[in-house]
Amino acid sequence: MLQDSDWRYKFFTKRTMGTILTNPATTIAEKLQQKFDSLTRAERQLANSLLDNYPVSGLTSITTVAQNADVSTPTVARMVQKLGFSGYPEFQSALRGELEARISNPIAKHDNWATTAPETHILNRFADAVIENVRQTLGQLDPVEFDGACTMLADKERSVYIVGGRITRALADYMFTHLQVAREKVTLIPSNSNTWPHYVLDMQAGDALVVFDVRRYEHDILKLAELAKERGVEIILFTDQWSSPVSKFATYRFNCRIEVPSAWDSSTATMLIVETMIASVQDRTWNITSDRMEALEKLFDRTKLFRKFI
Amino acid sequence: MLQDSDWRYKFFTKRTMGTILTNPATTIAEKLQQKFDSLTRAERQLANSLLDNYPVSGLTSITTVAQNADVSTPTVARMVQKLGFSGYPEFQSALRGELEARISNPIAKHDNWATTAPETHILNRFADAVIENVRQTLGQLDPVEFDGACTMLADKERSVYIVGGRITRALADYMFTHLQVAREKVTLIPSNSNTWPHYVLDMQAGDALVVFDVRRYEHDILKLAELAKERGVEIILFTDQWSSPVSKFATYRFNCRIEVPSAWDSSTATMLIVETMIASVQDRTWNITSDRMEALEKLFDRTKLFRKFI
DNA sequence: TATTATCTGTAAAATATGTTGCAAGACAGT
DNA sequence: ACTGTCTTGCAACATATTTTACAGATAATA
Repeated sequence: MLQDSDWRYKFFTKRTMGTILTNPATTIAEKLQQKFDSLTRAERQLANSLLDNYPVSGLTSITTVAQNADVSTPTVARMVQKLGFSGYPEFQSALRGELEARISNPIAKHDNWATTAPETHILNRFADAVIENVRQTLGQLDPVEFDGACTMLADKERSVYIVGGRITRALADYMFTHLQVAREKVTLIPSNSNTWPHYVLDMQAGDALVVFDVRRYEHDILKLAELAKERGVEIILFTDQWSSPVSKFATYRFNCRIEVPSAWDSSTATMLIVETMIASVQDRTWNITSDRMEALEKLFDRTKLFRKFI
Repeated sequence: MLQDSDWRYKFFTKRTMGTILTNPATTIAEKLQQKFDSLTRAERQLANSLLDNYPVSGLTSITTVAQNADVSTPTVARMVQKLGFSGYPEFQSALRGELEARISNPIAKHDNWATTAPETHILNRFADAVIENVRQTLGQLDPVEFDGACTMLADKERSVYIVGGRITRALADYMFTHLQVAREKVTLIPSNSNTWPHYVLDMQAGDALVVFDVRRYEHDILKLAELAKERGVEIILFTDQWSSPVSKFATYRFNCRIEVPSAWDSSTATMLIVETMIASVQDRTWNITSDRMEALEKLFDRTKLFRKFI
């Protein structure tokens, strides 16, 4: 029966626990608790002080830490060495590392996106970068501003104009296509800036102008924004983290992160914000939008442009 | 003496800043975002670096912070003073204070994308859906196929044609704009299908046709794909999870998830794949692409289309 | 284009921080 | 009580950090 081997069981258990407890102390807090028994009086005082409000309390200078724990500075220096760090700076750096891991979004350290591809495959590296862009963009985005812009775009009294630059033209086009379904009085300003004055001519005070401008910021777009602003047009700006100069004319500004491992910039995070904004506008104008969608369906049927498959 | 006007200057400065500050900046992150416009180039760089991995990145020495942001140490010292702190140590102490509040707060709000918006805000719901789309899309994507398509698009012997539908036209446009920089012989087929036969006429066996087709699948695009296929053109298809009928002519097919909480479909996941593909193609054609980019820069300079700000 | 104002990095000074040697103090075992 | 060992803080030293002064660079303006 088990009785006989019982002592062995306990023995091995102890051994096992011993190895667990001596080796893989992942966090400094664990290390402190583990070594607590072997610590001296002053060191225990210090350890308690550190664990209290961990890990922030350890992020001040060694002097301050010592004062908070009511021990001398050398005691701190000696104890962190006991913990296996070369010195206080290294200890602190480890603390920061822990904190970072704890703070950062769990999505960010998703295993692999393309599960059958290696971690270093561009699919995974690119996806990582884009998700990080999304995280940062949304983290910095003010929901009140966002809602404000949506309300403005949902206001059927205002005409809406949309303009993009060399790269962002595609985003402008995309937004236009969807907003056009949601409401009337939406105009896509073409990329040829020669014709822009004609569009400005039609703009009324209170109209909305959606501007896409990321680096390299385009001079003509700045001029257009200025002219529009002078006519009392409200400007909604989509730009990058460095902010287009159009900012100074903008009522609402959205900074989207665009950095990816490539020679140019990513529009995916911006696209996400644009899509969310379209969705939100459609929600607000739903009584109108649903009618328009239905009418659109009928038009499609009559032009036979689309056919239902499957 | 300057003293008199100095006082006024400060007073008005304060007033002006006061209006900006009406929504009180509680955190340093908010302060940074609020003051972003009044910051200089190096300071913006620094602000971005600080917001990146906020607030942990600000808990190192001023030297390290400067290095991470690629600015000089004094720039950091000056900016924290601009933010209203007496010096770097005070700034850091404020950061620690925030962190403490955030850490000790039992409500972990790291789950939300837009941290200041409620979970049910469309920003969070939409982001959740899109990230899930990305996850699923990449999970199902075959890296070998992906690499195959990239190699094909990087082959400078082949001409590349790109075509999109009503909604996906923007994606086609986007891909075209970038591929055109990377290599020659890239053509965007316009959305008006009347002109399509002319394009088919030019297609040679071995050329590549990138087709975007998501629901509602478009009849004309299917026809175009069929004609192209008959001429020996290789087709790369971007479609949704239900697959466009173009599949049967396609050499490579990429199914992208498109479902979001709205009346229409999201293109963000598709955009991500497209961008990754462009990045990969550029990698493969880098010796050519870098030359083209340089030439393009020079052309920009000569046309004065873009101006460098700040 | 020249001029002015502003920005930004280098370098050095001022200050704070971290480390180590040393002696006084605490404590356990004889 | 004595002895030896271990612990602890003081103080000096070495090092790193923060600040300040200055000059070159850059952008804005006329």
